[in-house]
Amino acid sequence: MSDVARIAGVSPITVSRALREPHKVSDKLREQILEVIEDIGYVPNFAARALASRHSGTVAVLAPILEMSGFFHAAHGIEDRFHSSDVTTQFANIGLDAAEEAKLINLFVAQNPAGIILESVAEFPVNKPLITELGCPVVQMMDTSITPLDMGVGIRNRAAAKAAVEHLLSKGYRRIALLGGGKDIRSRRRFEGYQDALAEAGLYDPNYVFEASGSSPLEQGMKLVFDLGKRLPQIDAVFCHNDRLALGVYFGAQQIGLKVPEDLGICGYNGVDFADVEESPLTSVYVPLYDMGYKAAEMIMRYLSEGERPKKAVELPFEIIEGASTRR
Amino acid sequence: MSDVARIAGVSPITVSRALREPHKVSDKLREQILEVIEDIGYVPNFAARALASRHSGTVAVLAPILEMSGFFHAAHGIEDRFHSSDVTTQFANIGLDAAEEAKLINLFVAQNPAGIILESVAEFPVNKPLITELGCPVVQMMDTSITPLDMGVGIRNRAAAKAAVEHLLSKGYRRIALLGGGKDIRSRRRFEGYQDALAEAGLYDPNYVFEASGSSPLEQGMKLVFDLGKRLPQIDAVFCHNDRLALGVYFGAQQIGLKVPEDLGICGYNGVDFADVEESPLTSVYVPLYDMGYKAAEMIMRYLSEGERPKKAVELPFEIIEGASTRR
DNA sequence: CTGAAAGCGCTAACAT
DNA sequence: ATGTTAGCGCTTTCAG
Repeated sequence: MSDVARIAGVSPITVSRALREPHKVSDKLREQILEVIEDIGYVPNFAARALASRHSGTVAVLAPILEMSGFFHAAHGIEDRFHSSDVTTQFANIGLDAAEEAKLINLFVAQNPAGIILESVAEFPVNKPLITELGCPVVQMMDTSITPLDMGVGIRNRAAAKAAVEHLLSKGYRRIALLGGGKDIRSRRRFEGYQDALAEAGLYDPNYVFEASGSSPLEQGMKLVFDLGKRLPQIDAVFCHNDRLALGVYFGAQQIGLKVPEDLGICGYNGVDFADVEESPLTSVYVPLYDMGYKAAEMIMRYLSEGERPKKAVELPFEIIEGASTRR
Repeated sequence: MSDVARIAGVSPITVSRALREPHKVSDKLREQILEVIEDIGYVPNFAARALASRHSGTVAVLAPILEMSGFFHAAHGIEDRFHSSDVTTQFANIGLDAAEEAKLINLFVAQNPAGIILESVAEFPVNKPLITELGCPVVQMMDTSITPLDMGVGIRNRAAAKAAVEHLLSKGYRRIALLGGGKDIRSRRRFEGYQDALAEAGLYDPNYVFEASGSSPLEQGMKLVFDLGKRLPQIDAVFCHNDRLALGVYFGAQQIGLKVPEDLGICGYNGVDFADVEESPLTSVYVPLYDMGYKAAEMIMRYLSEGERPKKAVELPFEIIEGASTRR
């Protein structure tokens, strides 16, 4: 930076300002400086900037990135909102371990992020004190049934799951299995919604509840159908916790010659891949993940620029999208 | 850090060492210091550390993360290798735009990363000078037909695609369409492989080559089948550039009542999701993405610890996994 | 609108 | 094995 300053014939601080607060530098000087920067290929050192300014200008996104969940769509929303603003995003993967999560949050907090977007699996984060003591805005992408530590955006998974199962019921399915996963809050809410719908119809039976575990979701879905060979006559639909499980169920059914949707109805969850396909092959609960990400980023920006902080979690709508897998 | 030092009754540099080079501090002192750190919840400031040490200790992973490609598997490999080492990884999304890619690389390079792992789409990176001038190790995950800027790991997409099409030929399919995507090197190599196999069999026909574009891969795959309604009798198999396209083709076929694999054979690419499923529903070219990531990370570590730098790109094996979609 | 001085929190290099 | 000194590259604060 001092090189730039010397060549442009100004002081370093003016270069600094030309970069961060252009309006505080005269047009002439600014252009001159920018030209030199371009010429010599100067790039600011973020570490020095962060150290001097006491904030990193980075929004940390902590999410189960590597889980192949619908997170990508949320990530796209986040990136789109931040694009061409001056905050950068940094993604970090959190697993399913609350302790690891706390550690990671701790790490990021120490770097003075401009904000944190957290798609936490942990229901009662170990990190609550950490975050509440924190100055920066924190947005949780979550189930709106819980109270966010700071700000939150999400859907009501319980209601969504209930609606999905009610859709199956409306199609005449009666013995509806649940293929669930995870013990996190969202999974539990989905289970509750499933239970709600079936209990109301007087059809709830705990024997129909299956926990997916291990290996790939696709394989789990397939295995469920195989293992259920004997029981299958009694089961006529499966509500899956995500679309990949549903896909597995679909292929499993194909393989043992079970007709979808006639013999077996299948409903997935998230639905983002098929959402804009005209004739979706798979019925699914469409969750506005992109919007959730966009909104989360929006909330960070709002707080940063205007100090506004909605006190309640923002609830986004969900939608049941009927596809070929239940259209009978 | 000076607080910690004061309370522990040592100098700051000793605290610094206790953290980074434990063996250089006596056991007694180290324990004492660690205890104080725990007590007061001290967390090091990475910006200061990076500034003082002139390196960030972070490996930047630049890849089309948001493209829903097989990148996750590679990311897992990377994380697994770096896990419990002292380097942290930072993921950044690069799009399909070479100029943007150059900008991003520029940005990261300025932060003195410990290394860079690059899954570049650009064939002749704008950033070549940038990287070659760079001190840190750079690993490209790539097609091994091109020469890496520094180090490289990948597969031969041309050979893999050829093998896949030969598999289709061996199954008696004769009018094999290509559903491709992208103009990047890997896509082009796959096209060449497709061409190789069919040309050898005297069956190559450019009319069978289709470019997927826009919207979601699943939808593109489905649309291909619909649009081909008239031509379909002439086409008896589709080789797809990735598994999602293949899935779309599969569902499209289902919807118009075309039998897979009898009437239409389908082969995908990447195959990671189905690879460990006993009875895979989809024939696919299995690409060892996890291993590629792991190996890339390994190469970075090796260079960092021992200065070793293989001069040639490391080639990993691929495998054609036969699934139900071509088993006839 | 521009600049001078001071210092962000840590580590490299050089002592001891 | 531990400490001292200097300074990483930038931004804050205060002056003009």
